[in-house]
Amino acid sequence: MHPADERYKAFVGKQVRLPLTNRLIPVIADDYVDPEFGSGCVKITPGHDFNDYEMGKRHDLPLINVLDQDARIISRPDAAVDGYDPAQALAEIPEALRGLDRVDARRQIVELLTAMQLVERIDAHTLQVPRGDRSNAILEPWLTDQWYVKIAPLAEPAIAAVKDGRIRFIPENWDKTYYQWMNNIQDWCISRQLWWGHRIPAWYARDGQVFVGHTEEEVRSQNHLGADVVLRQDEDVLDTWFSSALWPFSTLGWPDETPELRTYYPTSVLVTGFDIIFFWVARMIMMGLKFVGEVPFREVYITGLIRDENGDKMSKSKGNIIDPLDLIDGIDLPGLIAKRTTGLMQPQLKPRIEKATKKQFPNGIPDYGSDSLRFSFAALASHGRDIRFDLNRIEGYRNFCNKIWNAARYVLMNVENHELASGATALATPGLADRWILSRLGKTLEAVAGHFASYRFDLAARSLYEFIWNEYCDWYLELTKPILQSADVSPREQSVTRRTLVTALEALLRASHPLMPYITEEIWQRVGPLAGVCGDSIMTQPWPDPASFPMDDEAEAELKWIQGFILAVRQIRGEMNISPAKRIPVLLRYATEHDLGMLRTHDRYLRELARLADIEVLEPGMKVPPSATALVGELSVLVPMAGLIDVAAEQARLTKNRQKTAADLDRVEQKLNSGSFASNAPAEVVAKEQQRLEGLQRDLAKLDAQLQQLASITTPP
RNA sequence: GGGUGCUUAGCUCAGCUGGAAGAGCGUCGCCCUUACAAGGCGAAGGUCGGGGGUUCGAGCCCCUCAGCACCCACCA
Repeated sequence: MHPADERYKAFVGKQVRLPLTNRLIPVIADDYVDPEFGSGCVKITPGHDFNDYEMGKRHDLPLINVLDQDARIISRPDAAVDGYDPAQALAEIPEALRGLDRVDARRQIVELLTAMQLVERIDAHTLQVPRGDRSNAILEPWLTDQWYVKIAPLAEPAIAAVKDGRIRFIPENWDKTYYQWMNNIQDWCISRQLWWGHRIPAWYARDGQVFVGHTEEEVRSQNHLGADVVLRQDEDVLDTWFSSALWPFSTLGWPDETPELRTYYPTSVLVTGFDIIFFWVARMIMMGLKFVGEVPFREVYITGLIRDENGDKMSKSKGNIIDPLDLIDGIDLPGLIAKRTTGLMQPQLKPRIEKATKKQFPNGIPDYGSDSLRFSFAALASHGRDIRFDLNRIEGYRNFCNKIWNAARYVLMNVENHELASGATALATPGLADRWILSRLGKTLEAVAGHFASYRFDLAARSLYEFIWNEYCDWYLELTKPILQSADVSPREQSVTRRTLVTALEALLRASHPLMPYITEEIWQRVGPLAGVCGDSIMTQPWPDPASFPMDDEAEAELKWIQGFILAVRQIRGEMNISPAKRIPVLLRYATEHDLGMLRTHDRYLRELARLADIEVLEPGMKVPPSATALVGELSVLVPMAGLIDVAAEQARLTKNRQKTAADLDRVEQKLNSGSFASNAPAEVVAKEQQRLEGLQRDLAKLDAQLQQLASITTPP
């Protein structure tokens, strides 16, 4: 009863006789009892309930066991009873109950009590009972003797090792999880009633004495036990994590001071999931510090957990697993269902799993290949986040593999059996596109190297993906076409381009190899020799050195101009639905000296990549025919409308552009005029905004002029 | 109850020390242009969960509310 409960205060300290067993039990008062619930009194069983156990300890009550190993009422005296005579405990149990399963026994007890007219009433009450995760069976608390490790002396140095940086978690904030666990750690129960595992090295004599040692022989000799003393080794095995905690050094010959131990302990990095931080990582740290006197590893890289499409942890019993092999080789729907529903711990879940699987993978899973899968996992491995499984991402990276394959085909087609400049020649006399791609390559490699170093595999994958697809394939390969496919380009210039093609590809293969080992190896076997890089396998080649690709800001700026020009024409083409195949003329207005220089030098690129017929530079004052317009810096690129462009469509397009420009201009103006911005922000930021303002004003003026011209066509004077 | 995260385009997610909102997929146009239709070119689509604050300036920093997820403890 609750100590403050006036109704029963008088009974505290007295004894009551328990029906059925006739045992006298004390009436105790404890805060734990809820006086509002039921009668406000509760009969406790310290031997069979966690809270009652704690209460029993507070009040020094005996722990009486009435269940056997199979959760039946005992039918023989049980050894595992503390503070109460087992024989008496058995004797007090009515014979009708002995040997009954506890469920049957409960029913029987109600009957017996009812027959004795001791049941006042029975109320329905919902309570949560603990169940086994796998079997779903109801769990009954049961007192047993177990082995424990006193953990505080081990935990303290392990906390310090992370605090002072001898061990670093990546991402860093997992150390909070680690501290949270370590600071609240409780003594560790290490004995398990399983068949598999290291058997606990404890031997019992008949009289219950316990001996601990490496082997029975050692125990006997150390304790001077003769052959006549019968020893029985503990049946229990060590907790898996206890054994696993020894792994970093027990695999290296410990407890001997072996060369292997000295060489390979500690190791540099441990890669694992966050759910293993408590179970394994913390325990390896504790054990390593205890037995070797040094941390087992320097860095702990925590990966995200791969969850299913609903964000649930994948598990066999839930039937939502995906075997990585099935993403690589593919699997049909029946095969997938069979995999998910055989050997279930709870077979009744089968229909539900089957239905969900059919819905999610109506056609099974296609064969994406191992590189796609590996690259996907790298790309998805952003820090501090679990990965929700998404087939579409894998498909996207499968396409990326395909892209690389096709790009390599193009390179091989153009390089094999063609004249190829030496690397030195190419470096001495590169074309603009060559200079540009090598500069971009160098910067990309530098970025990727940095991402690898900081374990940002997602950013590394992204940088490679973007460079290979958006720069190497979309621009560089296209830029080589006008060079390689024109009869009027010198063989020397062509051979330099070929050299750059193959040099860049070869470096990209090595750079990508850690994330997509198979396809890079396959291509490299042919490309490596062409690039003059020899070896049996890309695996043994060094990762490319960013410094071997010279930065070239001038080339990057020039190419940016070319891209701007081409994009401007493409935009008009795209929005006006002009076929990409059709060559169109363009007129240029407001060209600066710089623009004119670019036009002269890069005429070939512009003409081919923008699919132009003629490029005509309009002198100031020349009459401008009705045209669609795009702005490239100060330059206006005009596509004459005759037969190509609808005036109304172009008006709509320009109006939209104008609105956007005007809105941007408004915002920048407001910012600059606010006063506090100009006085408080760094000068460079202000200058940048000022520059932007001028650009927007210029664009706006041109758009207005163009709109005016269009208006004069539609509404004749 | 204690702790840790998350909330950005229709979907899955990036966004590094605060300085003009990004990718992939999907959607809508135009294209089988001799590396690639598993593709090319173009486009649409977001008050960055709500509210407040700090700052010249906030997706990012602080407070608060809401929702979601996970871990630990508890669950007579």
